[in-house]
Amino acid sequence: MRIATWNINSLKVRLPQLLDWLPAAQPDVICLQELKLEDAKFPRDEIAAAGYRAAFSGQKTYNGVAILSRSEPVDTFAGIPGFADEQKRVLAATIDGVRMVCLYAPNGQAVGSEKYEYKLRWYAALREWLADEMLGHPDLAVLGDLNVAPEDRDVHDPKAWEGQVLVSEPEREAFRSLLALGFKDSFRLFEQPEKSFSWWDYRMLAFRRNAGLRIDHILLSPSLAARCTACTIDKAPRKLERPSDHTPVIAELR
DNA sequence: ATGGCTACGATCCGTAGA
Repeated sequence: MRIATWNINSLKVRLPQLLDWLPAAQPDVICLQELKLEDAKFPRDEIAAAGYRAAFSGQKTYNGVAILSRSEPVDTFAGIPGFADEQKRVLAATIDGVRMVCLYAPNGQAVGSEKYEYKLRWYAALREWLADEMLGHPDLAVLGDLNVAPEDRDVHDPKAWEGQVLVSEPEREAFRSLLALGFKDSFRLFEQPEKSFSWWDYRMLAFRRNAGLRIDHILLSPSLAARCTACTIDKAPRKLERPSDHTPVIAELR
């Protein structure tokens, strides 16, 4: 089973790239973030024609998440139970017996800002929910734009980024609190190239300079981690004309 | 140098992303 995550930064703009990527990458499941469109505008026909079912939770302009899958997604649920939130950032579905949680974590804007506090509250609620979810679903995968670079090696210039949003210690602690539930960062289960990133700023020729961060992740419960044979970042879509600033992350489960 | 791109919805600039 091949599972993937990709923040596509507007499904409307990136739909042609997605439709090219699906047959090339052949994922069984792909979690998408930043759809930036309401559910009525979700391109259900194009996705179906590509051979994928879809569950989605969209909103106009901002946020929005979807799970595309070869098999029918069941028991879909949007949001974090008990955490009232207008922002569509969370979607869960079970596919072929594996519970998938698609996440678009808040950006946090700046350390100490209101949005930063919201991000930490969101993570606290997420942790509580995932702890519960893991009890009922031993085969649990969390995929998405988590908006945290967990370690210095996930940052192109750790000195420049020290203490900044996406990298700050409270955010990293929030990320580690998920690992403390038993999740593995699938990317780090394997030998990886130095300076592997999943996001590059549109500005400053950041991609060409590989000035990026690794903030898109696939976390696997212990039973799934034991089945994982590879995790890779697919940089190809970032090289296209008019790319998303994020690029897909893919994990293989036997 | 705190900028620099990009998407969006409202204009011809502001908000947000990361």
